Amino acid sequence: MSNAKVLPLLEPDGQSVAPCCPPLTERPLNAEEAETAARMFKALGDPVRLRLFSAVASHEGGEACVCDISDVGVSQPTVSHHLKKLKEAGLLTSERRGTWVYYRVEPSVLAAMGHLLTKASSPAA
Amino acid sequence: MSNAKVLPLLEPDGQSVAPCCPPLTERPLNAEEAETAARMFKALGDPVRLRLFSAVASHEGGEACVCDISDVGVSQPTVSHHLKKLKEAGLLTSERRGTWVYYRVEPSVLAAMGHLLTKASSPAA
DNA sequence: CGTCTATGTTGACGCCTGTCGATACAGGTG
DNA sequence: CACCTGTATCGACAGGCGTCAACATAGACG
Repeated sequence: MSNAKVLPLLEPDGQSVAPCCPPLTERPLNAEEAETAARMFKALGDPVRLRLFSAVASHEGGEACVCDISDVGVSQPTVSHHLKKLKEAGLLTSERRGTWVYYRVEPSVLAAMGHLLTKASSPAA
Repeated sequence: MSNAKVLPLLEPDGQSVAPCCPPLTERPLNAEEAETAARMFKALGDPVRLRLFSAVASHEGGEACVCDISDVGVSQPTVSHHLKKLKEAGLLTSERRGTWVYYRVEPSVLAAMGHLLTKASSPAA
């Protein structure tokens, strides 16, 4: 059930990342941690969403208008649907500027997910 | 964010885990790349699978018997089902030793997925 | 060989999700 | 103001997926 609007996967605290969970290799995740982390992976678990996310993440200026990235082989409503999902998962943010809507990657997300996938030794500090 | 201590990238081991894609932040993935990468993310996009994967990844010796990790709140067939999915996605390998079956993490997977989530790699001198 | 434990497979069921067309909304332009 | 473009929402549909109980298979052990 997706009753949650936007998941607080990470503290919107600028660069300071508040990862939901330790690296997967460090200790077994408990149910709650797994629930949270799985939402992130799930959001990227669709090819269309992954392409949209990658298109935004790699776009110059760190943001992209929908019109710039909507050429992924599905209809416009479907693109909008996926962008909404990515937003609900906390991976993207959107901002309307005039006629167009610009999406950008929530910066801490990449760090958080990357942290999950690191080997147990993390160069903290 | 250099990958100084990262594992050997990907072995030519058939279709387990392809050297699929550049970092998501580097270039927009094409359809084929997204298809491949999404399969990995999707496999970890379920809480039960994520717990199983984490349990294996964090288990001593780098491997775990099913009996050691099957306490995730679902029935035994469901555990087996998810382990199969993880295996099909190339994230785990299994080996039967006597009565028990041991699962271990395909090591290149963590590197490959981590690589996807890195910031655009700077041409380190 | 019979039986027990450990694990995988099958079949069924219901929810979730990706997709589309139609439509609504926002904002620019004339 | 009317109209056009860009984007989001709605409603519907099909297929995928997670789950379980029942059963099948593999190996150990008497």
